[in-house]
Amino acid sequence: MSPGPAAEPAHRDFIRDIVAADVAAGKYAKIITRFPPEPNGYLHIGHAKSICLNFGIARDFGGRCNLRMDDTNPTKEDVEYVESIIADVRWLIQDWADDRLGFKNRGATPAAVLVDGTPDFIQESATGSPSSLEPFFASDYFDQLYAYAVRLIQKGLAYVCDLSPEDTDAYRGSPDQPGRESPFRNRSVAENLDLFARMREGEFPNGARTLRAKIQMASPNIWMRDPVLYRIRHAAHHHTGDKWCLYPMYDFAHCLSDYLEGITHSICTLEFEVHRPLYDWILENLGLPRPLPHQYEFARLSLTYTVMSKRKLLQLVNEKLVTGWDDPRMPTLSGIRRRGVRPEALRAFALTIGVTKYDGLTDVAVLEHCIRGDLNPIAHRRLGVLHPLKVVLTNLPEGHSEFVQATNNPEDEAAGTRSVPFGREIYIEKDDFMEAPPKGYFRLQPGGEVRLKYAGIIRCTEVVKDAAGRVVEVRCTFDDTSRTGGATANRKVKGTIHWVSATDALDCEVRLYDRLFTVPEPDASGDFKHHLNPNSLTVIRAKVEPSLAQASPEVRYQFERLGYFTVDPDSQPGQPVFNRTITLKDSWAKDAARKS
RNA sequence: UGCCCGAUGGUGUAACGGUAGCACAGCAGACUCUGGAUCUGUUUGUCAUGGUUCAAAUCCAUGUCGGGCAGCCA
Repeated sequence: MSPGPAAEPAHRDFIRDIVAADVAAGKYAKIITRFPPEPNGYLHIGHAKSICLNFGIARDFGGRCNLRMDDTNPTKEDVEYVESIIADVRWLIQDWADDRLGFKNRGATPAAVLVDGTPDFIQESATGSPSSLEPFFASDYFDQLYAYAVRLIQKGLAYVCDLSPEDTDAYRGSPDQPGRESPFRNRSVAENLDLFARMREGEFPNGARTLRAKIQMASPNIWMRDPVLYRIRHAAHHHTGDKWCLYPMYDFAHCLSDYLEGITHSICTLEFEVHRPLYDWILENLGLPRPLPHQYEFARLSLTYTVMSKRKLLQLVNEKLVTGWDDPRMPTLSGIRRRGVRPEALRAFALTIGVTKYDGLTDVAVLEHCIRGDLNPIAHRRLGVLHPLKVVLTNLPEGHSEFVQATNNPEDEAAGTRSVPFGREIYIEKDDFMEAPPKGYFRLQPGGEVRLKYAGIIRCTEVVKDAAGRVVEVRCTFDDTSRTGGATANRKVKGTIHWVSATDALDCEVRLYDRLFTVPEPDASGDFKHHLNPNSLTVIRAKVEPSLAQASPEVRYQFERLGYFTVDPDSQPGQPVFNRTITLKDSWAKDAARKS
């Protein structure tokens, strides 16, 4: 097996162990996985786990991972979703597994081939310019799927059933009650062939007939009780248009799509475990000449303080409880991206949580840790004041103005330094001054000293209040010899705070995001919307250092002592809007919250 | 009273018959021109009961608890 290109440690999990064993046994010429979303919603962080697994395996074993739209239900799907899915997948695997992404030529469909004298179909992948490529679509296989269905009928293994949807349900029985055979189960092959063809021609209305596999109505596995393979749906499809009014079900389409693409390991979530016997039954009974894919299941991701189901996310969007699928509070990949998280953080997260069959609940703190860990070494530091309090340095001359040197990133010396304007009037964070602080408060207080980061030490000499008794200004003296590099620069002062020059500061909008829900398991019981966090978004006007006027999208900054911020697409030239990706850890605030 | 799957500290995960480890969270401390970062220390665990074995988290049996399965959804 070939090691991946990046210097990340090789990770093992039970599925990779299976793949490794298959590679060692020489079972397949090449390992091919697939990521098969249905285009009926946006991808979320749960999908990211699956993408990282499937592309990670392709990467670890020198194989490929096909992106495939599992689009067999035209009534729920849309091209908007197809496009967002492609963009999200590309973003997540960028600079990591791009070379493993399996695409096909635009418009290509499976080719007819002869394998050891047996006629068969195969869907080739392709490489080339992005504009000539597209993902795989299960709907591109409808002709071949139809041919396979005919073969099943000819073998006496499938039949057209006239039972209504309600009767089909009733005949299926229940988990502890065997089903009954459909009265249409023993139609002749000729009649089945004729009826199936007429279903395709559109002779029958929705729900009138289905094609069913002839397996075993008494099976303890409900999915083996003559499952429906095809249903009539007079509906236009986002990818095939009006060509079909007969659409295959997931169970029939999925295993065969895997086979057509030469998938070796078909990895899905736990709820499909009971479908595996059917997956195998269809492939085995078709007498297919090439190696068959195999299905493996792992536990989907659940995160605290998060809802993950597409239905609930769609509800948040439709009911305008968020601004859209890409609202930075959403667990969607587009939301997470807009929030300022990098794909590197998501990949690190996927590695950290692992892959098992245990259906657990991952603490969102793990994700937050990965986000901070990713941003800390790369984010340039900037000074910004979210809740400004004016400070006048009384011993500096009126109109005094100078520049101080600030370190761009203490974690990365190569990031260099920049000049930051400093003057007689500055803003500091409201929280960084307390008139009557509790014990253990390190920051500015009457008569006390604090260091202004990169500038020098100040001492509070006077507190100015308005008529209501609120502190509106603080007056201090500046210790000139304590400047960075000065004679008393290393004098010990408990606190160091950030600040911004009042005359030079850029006024801008900052969006402070917090968790969308207030409880660890919003959908544990009752209506998850009751647990929405009313403070998940706070929009403020902030004062930031002037260099940020040129902040470009896709760049992440750390506002010192506050958190990580990124430029939102809503920004205008010279008027950036910042999204707070995540706060810095703040042991003082945590301690204070614990004591109150 | 059906079938399938699972169970290791608070959470997630490793140990593949041979010293129960890692990460997050927590706690305590060191350091610090970010109460950030970093570093150090530390509390807490093999679902239960039997069996096999020199040796069991691991294999077997039974039980308990949890999850999934009765769409013409995926």
